[in-house]
Amino acid sequence: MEEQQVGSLHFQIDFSQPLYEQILDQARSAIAKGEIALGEKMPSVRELAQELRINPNTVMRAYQELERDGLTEKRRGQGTFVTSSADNVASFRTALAAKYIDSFMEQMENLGLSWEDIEKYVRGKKDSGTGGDGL
Amino acid sequence: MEEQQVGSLHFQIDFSQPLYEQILDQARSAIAKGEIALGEKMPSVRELAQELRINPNTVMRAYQELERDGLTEKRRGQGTFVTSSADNVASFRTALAAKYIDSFMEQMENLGLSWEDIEKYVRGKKDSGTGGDGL
DNA sequence: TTAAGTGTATTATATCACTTAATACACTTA
DNA sequence: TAAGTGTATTAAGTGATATAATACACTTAA
Repeated sequence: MEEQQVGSLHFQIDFSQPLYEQILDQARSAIAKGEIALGEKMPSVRELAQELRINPNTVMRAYQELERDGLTEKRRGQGTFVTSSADNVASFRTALAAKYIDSFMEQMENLGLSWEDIEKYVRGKKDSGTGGDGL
Repeated sequence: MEEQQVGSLHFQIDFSQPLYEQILDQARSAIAKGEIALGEKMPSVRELAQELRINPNTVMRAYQELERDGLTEKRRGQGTFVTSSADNVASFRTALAAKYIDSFMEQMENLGLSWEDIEKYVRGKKDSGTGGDGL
């Protein structure tokens, strides 16, 4: 329910998931969608922690994963910056998407649903209320 | 890595997720796909615990959720049985699938991927190696 | 040089989810 | 009566998560 704008970044934090995961996911999303530009400075660890009213260590954990993802670069004494490599962002996006899709397809398989079933449901939602049977 | 057949049920247990969740997911899947028939007796709490070499309390937790799902019925002194209501199974399946799909679509949205992007990727995997660019 | 702002590391503590263990009780069936 | 059911309780241990307090190395600007 907590809604916060910090610099170019927007966060919605709740208690449904670990805090560092929510920060990670939402920062990833902002970078992948270009809501924060290539090369742009991220909020500092301390600043983000203060704004979100959480511990700096928790922010650090998310930031370190962002760097492992190749989405940010850190410059000691200066701060954390979004990577200036569009390739990094693109390849991260495709890799994570592939992972999500594969995992999702396995879930559907476990429920005995085919790709056609899924398509039908999604199209039903897009044309909201035009008579999609919904699975 | 642990692979176990217990009655009509098949389990693969590892340590990537809580044990009770894995039992729950795999039992749900077996019921949804009809691998265990309507009305059929499930392994007893103690038996399943012994076969999987885990604590009965952990099995209990999964079994209680199965009952809340409407997928099983318990008869004191007799055991746990798959529901005999095909409607229960069907409605559970659609409800859970809808939940998974909505959650998945949100993930894709967060990565800035459209439904067409997803379709392209999935079709590429189905025609394995016929030149799908993959996102 | 100094001060303020960076990322980073360490140690300690607390809480919670998950799991195990041991035991006991109520019920059903043979 | 005995064995097999689901169920409940209490206790304990482990690991992930999060906080707190400090300290250090580096960069930049005053």
